[in-house]
Amino acid sequence: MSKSSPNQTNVDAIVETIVYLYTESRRLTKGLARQFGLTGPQLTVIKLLEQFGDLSLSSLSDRIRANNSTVTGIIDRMERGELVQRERSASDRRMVLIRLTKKGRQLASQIEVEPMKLFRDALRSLPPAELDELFRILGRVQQNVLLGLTAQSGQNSGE
Amino acid sequence: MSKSSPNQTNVDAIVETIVYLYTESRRLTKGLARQFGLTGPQLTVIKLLEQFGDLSLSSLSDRIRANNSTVTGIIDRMERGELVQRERSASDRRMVLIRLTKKGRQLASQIEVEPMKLFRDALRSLPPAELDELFRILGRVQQNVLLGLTAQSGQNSGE
DNA sequence: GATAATTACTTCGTATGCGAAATATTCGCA
DNA sequence: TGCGAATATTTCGCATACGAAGTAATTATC
Repeated sequence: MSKSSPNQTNVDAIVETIVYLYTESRRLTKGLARQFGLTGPQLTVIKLLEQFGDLSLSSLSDRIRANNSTVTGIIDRMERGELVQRERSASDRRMVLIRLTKKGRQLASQIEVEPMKLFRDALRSLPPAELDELFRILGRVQQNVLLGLTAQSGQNSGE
Repeated sequence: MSKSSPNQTNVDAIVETIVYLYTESRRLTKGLARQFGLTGPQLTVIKLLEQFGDLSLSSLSDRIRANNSTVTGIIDRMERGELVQRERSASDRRMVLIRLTKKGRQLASQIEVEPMKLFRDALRSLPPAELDELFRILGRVQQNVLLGLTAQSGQNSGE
């Protein structure tokens, strides 16, 4: 157990905070969506469709970072609730375009809540300098992840 | 409605990055757990039990930030798989203590993977100064969130 | 221009994940 | 003591969420 370096403590706390922010934000969005008879993902979908117009199922999956099979289910239920409708693309008949119904569009325009609102609000209340700093550092973290972290054999200050 | 300010761009990017890191980390953990016949949450549970010893169901829920009803299901399946066992607490017979079985303990000792490993590795590769900075700023973000939450529960949000 | 490979989506089985209601136990308090 | 409030867990119904396998349509390859 040589996990007790100060760095490790920071890492633990940061991960803890991120998990907290993510799960809490989602929980809040879900609660707000519920006031309109929607679920969290459903709210996200109608806001995306409102913003970008008709989208294919897979581009929708990409944007909400979920599998096609997951989104198929979400759209099924939304179609049943008459929030959206499916339409085969004429140019490529494999594709299904998802379109807001009148009811869906009206609901979307009625709700101002953005996904992860809790988190966004907290970020906006930071001083601009810190926001920049956070943006810079997190970009770096993501870069490290993308680089495959196979370079981890060289790093390590703790163990 | 100041959606096009430079700050907004930062906020969007930060949220995007956090969501990416969170979901990707979880996906990776899940994949690693699968190599041992476990799911992501199951891996988290046996590692927690290994570290802290027997835990009540609700303290387990707190630690993994899930509802009791969710954890009940997870423990059900783990019990079926003989990874853990339930035992009523003698001091308070409402409580159920979750305990690793021999099989569960052996599996836990065999797996070195920590939850959110991808994320942790990326953090550890940051310069210590940036790690500190990140820790500080995120703490502030969380503080803001907590303030927002209590402010919200104190009043009926205008709708 | 037929066939293999690819792409877009759906279906199925299983595992979270949540909230509301039910049950069992303990605590608070008159 | 007794009884209502609080606490710990389970059960239920529903909505994600994923991966594997299946189907339909398009593209690539010869």
